[in-house]
Amino acid sequence: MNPEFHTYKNPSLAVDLVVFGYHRQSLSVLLLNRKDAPFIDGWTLPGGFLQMEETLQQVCNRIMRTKIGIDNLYLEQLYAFDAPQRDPRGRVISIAHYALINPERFEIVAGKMANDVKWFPLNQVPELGFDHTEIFHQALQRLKSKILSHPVGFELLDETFTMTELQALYECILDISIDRRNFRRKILDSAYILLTGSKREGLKNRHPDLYKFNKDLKENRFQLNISAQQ
Amino acid sequence: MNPEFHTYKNPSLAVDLVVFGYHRQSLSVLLLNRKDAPFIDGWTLPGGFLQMEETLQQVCNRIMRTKIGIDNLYLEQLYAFDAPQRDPRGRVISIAHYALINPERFEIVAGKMANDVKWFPLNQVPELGFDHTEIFHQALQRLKSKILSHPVGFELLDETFTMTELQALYECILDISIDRRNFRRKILDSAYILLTGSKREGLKNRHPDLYKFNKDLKENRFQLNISAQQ
DNA sequence: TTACTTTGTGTCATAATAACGCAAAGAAGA
DNA sequence: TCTTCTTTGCGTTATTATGACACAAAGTAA
Repeated sequence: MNPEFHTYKNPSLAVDLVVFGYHRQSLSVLLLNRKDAPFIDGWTLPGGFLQMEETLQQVCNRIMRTKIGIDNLYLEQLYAFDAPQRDPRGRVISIAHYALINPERFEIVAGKMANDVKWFPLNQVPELGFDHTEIFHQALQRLKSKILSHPVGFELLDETFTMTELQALYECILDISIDRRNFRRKILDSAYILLTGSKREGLKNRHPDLYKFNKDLKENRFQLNISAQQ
Repeated sequence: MNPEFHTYKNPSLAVDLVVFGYHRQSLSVLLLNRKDAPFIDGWTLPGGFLQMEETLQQVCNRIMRTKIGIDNLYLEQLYAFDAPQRDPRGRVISIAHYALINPERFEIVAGKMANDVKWFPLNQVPELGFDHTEIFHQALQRLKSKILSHPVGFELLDETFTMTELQALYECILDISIDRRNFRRKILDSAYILLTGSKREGLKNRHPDLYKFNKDLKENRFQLNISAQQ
């Protein structure tokens, strides 16, 4: 067996979570107010250490459950942050993830480690402890580019939703305004391809299920290919 | 101080490297033949454990230097692989990276941990140890999507290169064929925007520096927006 | 010189996108 | 109910991006 393996002393491994919530036409992030040092009373992203037998997904879910009281959400790995001084307590590598939820479906509660848990609208996010400001910005960036090619936004809406609601979400995340009619065409074209397998010929041509935008459609994730107009 | 921090026992942290090299119009990956268990005599990606005071970049460079004898390359973080059983020796999380080099510029040598180091053309890559086959495929996928929007390919070419050489590289990485004249237009349009800040009007309109494709142009990374034709 | 390959430049047809018109359906107030 | 205002659905048109392809000039090899 490889001797390198046993003598090895390694940095700690943690995850941090950027939880996005969409509520009343505005996008927010979930932040914790810390009870302990470092950054006592400062705002940070929820996070925690990886236990021996956990997967990254499992840690993320554990943190959400114990610290915030929600579970089972859309989750994507973002990036590993490794700056040597990022945590004043010692060397910690953090593998950041971002998550999307609909705040109305959950009652958030401050876990025992936090004074407070709060949703902050994106333009009112304070300076964060550790390197969490950078993590937050990168997560937002990733979400923006992701939503342009994949329909991740559905996690943030209700079970069923209208075209207008979907558009509002896109405009909010991308921070642009989109022509209502062009957006509609994009979605219908994409959904048509998903549902029938072929391209939509002529605008009137549509699939009976197309206007429901219900659970079925949400579970079949389709390529949106919305392009950012400016 | 947070008691959670001190009592914490964590998985090991490693990096694995997918090193792409482009040589004689064909793309290859660098693989090691293992001297030690597990997977004795099997092929794997080069990798290593993260030391206490290293950044991820530094580990990657150390591995390249000691195991293969090359250094200082284009490096990008790919993904953290966390399957509990991915390493038979114990729990190891690996943060995979991929790198691009021009093999002609380096003499690769097997370090003391390996029987052999070899370039494998992409279509001749054997089954790899650990979960490295999956890592390799994901790295290739990422490289493909990256090259469509960013000019990463320059790292794989010589100091100066022709439009034809650049196109060959793109065709090779993306595994498609591209019309020579359309490719040229794309590159010239993008480069024009980079050099002048405005859009090219009319095909003849070009910038005096445009034909050099030299160091200057390489350092100013520009958006290519090549789209994959079938 | 000739034949052949490579490179530079352009055109044209098609597809994707942005911008916008208009009418029907619903909501709100008198 | 009638009017006004807003929302929603469906379309057209102009512009831009893309894919396919023609041709000539420059270079290379005999």
